[in-house]
Amino acid sequence: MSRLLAYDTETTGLQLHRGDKMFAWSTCDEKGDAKVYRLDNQSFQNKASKLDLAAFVEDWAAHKIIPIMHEAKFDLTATEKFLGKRIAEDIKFHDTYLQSRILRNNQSSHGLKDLAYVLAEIPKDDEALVKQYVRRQKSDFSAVPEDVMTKYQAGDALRTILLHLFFYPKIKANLQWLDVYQSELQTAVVTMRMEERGIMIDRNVCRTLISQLERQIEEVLDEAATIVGKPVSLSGRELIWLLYQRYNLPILEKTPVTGEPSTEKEVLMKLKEQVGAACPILDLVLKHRSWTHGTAILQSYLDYADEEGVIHPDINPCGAVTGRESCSHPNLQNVAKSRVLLNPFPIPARRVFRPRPGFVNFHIDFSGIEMRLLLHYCLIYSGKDEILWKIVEEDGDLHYPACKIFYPEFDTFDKSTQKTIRTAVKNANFAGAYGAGDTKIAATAGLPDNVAPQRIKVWRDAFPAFVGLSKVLRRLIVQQGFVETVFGRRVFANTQTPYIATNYLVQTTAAEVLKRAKNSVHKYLEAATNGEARILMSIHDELIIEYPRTRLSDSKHIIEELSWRMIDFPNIRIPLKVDTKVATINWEQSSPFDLKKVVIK
DNA sequence: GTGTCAAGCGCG
DNA sequence: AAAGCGCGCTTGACAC
Repeated sequence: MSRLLAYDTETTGLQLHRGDKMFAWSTCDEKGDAKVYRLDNQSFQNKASKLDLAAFVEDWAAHKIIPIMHEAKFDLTATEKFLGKRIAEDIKFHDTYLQSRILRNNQSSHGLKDLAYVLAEIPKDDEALVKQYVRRQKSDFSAVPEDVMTKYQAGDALRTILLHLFFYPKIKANLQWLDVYQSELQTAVVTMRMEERGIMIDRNVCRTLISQLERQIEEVLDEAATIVGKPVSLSGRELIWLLYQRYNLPILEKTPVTGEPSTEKEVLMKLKEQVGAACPILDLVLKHRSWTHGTAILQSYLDYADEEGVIHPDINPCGAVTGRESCSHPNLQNVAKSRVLLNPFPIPARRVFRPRPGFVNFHIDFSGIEMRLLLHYCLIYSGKDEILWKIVEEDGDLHYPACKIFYPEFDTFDKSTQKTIRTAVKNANFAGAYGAGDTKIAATAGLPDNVAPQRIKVWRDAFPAFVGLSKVLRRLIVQQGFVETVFGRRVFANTQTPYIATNYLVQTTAAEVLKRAKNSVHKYLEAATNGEARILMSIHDELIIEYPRTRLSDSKHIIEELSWRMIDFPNIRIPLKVDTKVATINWEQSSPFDLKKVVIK
């Protein structure tokens, strides 16, 4: 019989891949009996050694003890780093953070102390006390006196076991929720391995790019000074003055909170259209903004990289309300692309990321997954728009019919216009499905006022199920407070904003699909390549996989097997599809990877 | 100096 | 009546 025991680590900070270390741990059993151990200070009463910890962890592997953690990925990483060996794969464990995320996705906080306060009225004052010491000593938790720290540690372990006793029975009561929970636990372990491996940048490329941009920023500022007649910062308050007083441009939009005239990119682009060459300062502002932002981000990549140029990000496998993953330190889910529609001065930041020596990177993404999931849920809730399903069968473009409706002359446009229009219409399609009103749809699709109402009506009539889904889901939110994914996961939304339902449902389902795909791919790669090919990153609908060049002759087979596993979801009543690209030089230059003919230089 | 908020922007 | 959504990071402004 295994014993449940809350387990909480104390560390010098949160950046475990950049030097922070575990210095203590605490436990608490179901009776509330808490114990604390200090690794760093052997003069303390509750001292413990690395051997003690190792022996304790042996009991996990032997399944004598099942540790319960709040954000297990963190505690397990800290413990593994301290012991210098992997343990997560060998143990059973629980995670009260994930339990909370699953049971109430829209809870305002899933922090340990907040939950214990909300659910059990356990006061949070111990945190403030410890923080006082930390602040006074300008140091980390290891500087807090033993007695204070002991109380604090014991408190967290107690909170953790209480949360487990409260949450877990609710999860266990529903087989689908249990399955969702187990999937999340597995994802946490897979994610640990991704963070550990990290992703490599080419620091020389990065530095060169930064200095290039810095030179260009100088030039822009010089040019602006000449035009304006004095040095200007091209940002902040001075920018508002420059645009709306010095140049007296019309105020097209105001910021929502403070009501200042907006200087957003989209507004500047509109102003460009209106005044054109008469105001050369607009382009300078856009360049300046993009490039200063770009250099800052690129510099942060350099700062995060280790001695070998590898970045180990912090990935939260369930960081968003919708169950999506989030990524920080740095955020590798928003690395700028060099070619983006509607961005005149992009930063080619993806050039900086490279495959490790001896590897290529495969990028496998779900194609059109949001659209496909929308159609799946239409089938469940609002019916079947035959036109759209036919396109799915023929593997065509689901946004094409809307292009023809919003722009009847669509077919006669040239290629590049078609591309621009399609992007706009695609966004309008999503906006519409996700509950946007006619005004917003017209603006997104770029329709002039005189034709918009009529064409939007035609669009609504053409896809009754697609357009009608939002209404059904809204009603569900109002009636019961939640909607449910194909996996049985409940997605709660505020009844004041029921229109969020469609977006939440689709985004949550896509997140679950990706995480399950990730688990399955990880397992497969372990077995099929002995862990030589590995997942490096996941970005909402995409997996980045590094693959050893020595195994390239097998790659076609392996990627094909992977692809099948990624789309294997019998409960989803529409076929899913993945596209594969391969990058040999950097993230920017990836080319289609055709499973029929494989040639990699 | 440190922390917080708003604006803005990158990705999906 | 009207309503797309989710993140993290940087800058600039302001308060403590």
